[in-house]
Amino acid sequence: MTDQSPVQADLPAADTAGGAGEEARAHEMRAPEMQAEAFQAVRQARRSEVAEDYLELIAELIELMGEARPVDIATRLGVRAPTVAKTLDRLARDGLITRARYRSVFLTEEGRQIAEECRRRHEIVVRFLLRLGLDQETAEQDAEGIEHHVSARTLALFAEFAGRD
Amino acid sequence: MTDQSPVQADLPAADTAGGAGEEARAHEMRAPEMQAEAFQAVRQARRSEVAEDYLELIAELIELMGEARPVDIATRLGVRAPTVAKTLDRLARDGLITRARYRSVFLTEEGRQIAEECRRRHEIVVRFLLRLGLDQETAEQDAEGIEHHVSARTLALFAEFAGRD
DNA sequence: GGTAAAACTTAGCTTTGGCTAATTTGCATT
DNA sequence: AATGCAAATTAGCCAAAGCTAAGTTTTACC
Repeated sequence: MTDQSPVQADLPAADTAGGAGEEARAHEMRAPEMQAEAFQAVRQARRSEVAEDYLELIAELIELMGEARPVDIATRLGVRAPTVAKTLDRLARDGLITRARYRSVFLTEEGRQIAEECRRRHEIVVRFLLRLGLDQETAEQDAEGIEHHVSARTLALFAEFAGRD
Repeated sequence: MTDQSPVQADLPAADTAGGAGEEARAHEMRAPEMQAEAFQAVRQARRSEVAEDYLELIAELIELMGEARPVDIATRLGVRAPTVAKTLDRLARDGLITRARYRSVFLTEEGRQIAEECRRRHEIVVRFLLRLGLDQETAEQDAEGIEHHVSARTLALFAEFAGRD
């Protein structure tokens, strides 16, 4: 691969823009492999974000309302019914939920475990943000986006900071 | 819309699963509109994540290596060259970069501003995580995912906690 | 019990963001 | 100057996640 492929000084932008010491400056960049791994991990996480949102919400609906109906999932996610239908098909295909046509949705054991894990993370992140001084509304809001990108290590620190109770 | 559409007790899952008081329990859920807005905001943020990653990296490459070449972008993002090419086309279409065929990439004024904003956020998040006790490696890693989902309000608290210097 | 509304599904379109394979261009080195 | 290699592009594939419009099924209500 290219790796740290030599970027010489004879390139137009180099002399005009910076003016001095590209090679010396290059030291300040992270190692390309490290950076690539970080981005790959983020993309990995992105791929499960939607599924996690659905599973977490389905669990919540089942627990608090007795069942998870597509119409409620759609309302609470702010998407249209056909979008929900298609996503539920994928979740079923992946063995995370079970469903019968025109009926509400159930979690498989695997789906239940993921949902529980997500809920735990979500709550830690919310409590952490609240403890940091954020208002309830913004905390909930930001947690929804942040929770999918918090490593186990970071989550542990969040939990610790949020308070030992 | 459905809103808080009546979920009656004559549905199969309701009686068997929960057993008691769906309506009372429903109180514990967030308001559907609030929840929907939160998820919509997250989806909104998701749509700019990739663009922000590119712009931030392009700015970094230009500053530290004198220019931003597609091959380096690909290496550091951990994706293939054609993926970069297509994304750069989108960024150019959206007026965030300029480019000539077979040449390296430049930021427009708008792109530059977004990149700068992203970099600022990124650094705050990293410093915050480090201050929290995380190792450099994980901090960089998690920041890459978290930075796109931090509201202005939360960012301010992060900055405060990290300590302004 | 019939009927209308609500819920759900199906069909089909769009964009994004990834990939491989094959081609074209630019540069460096002989 | 020729040639080969690295970089970039193009073409074309795929899946995810959104949408509208139209059709089907269930439920609710009289």
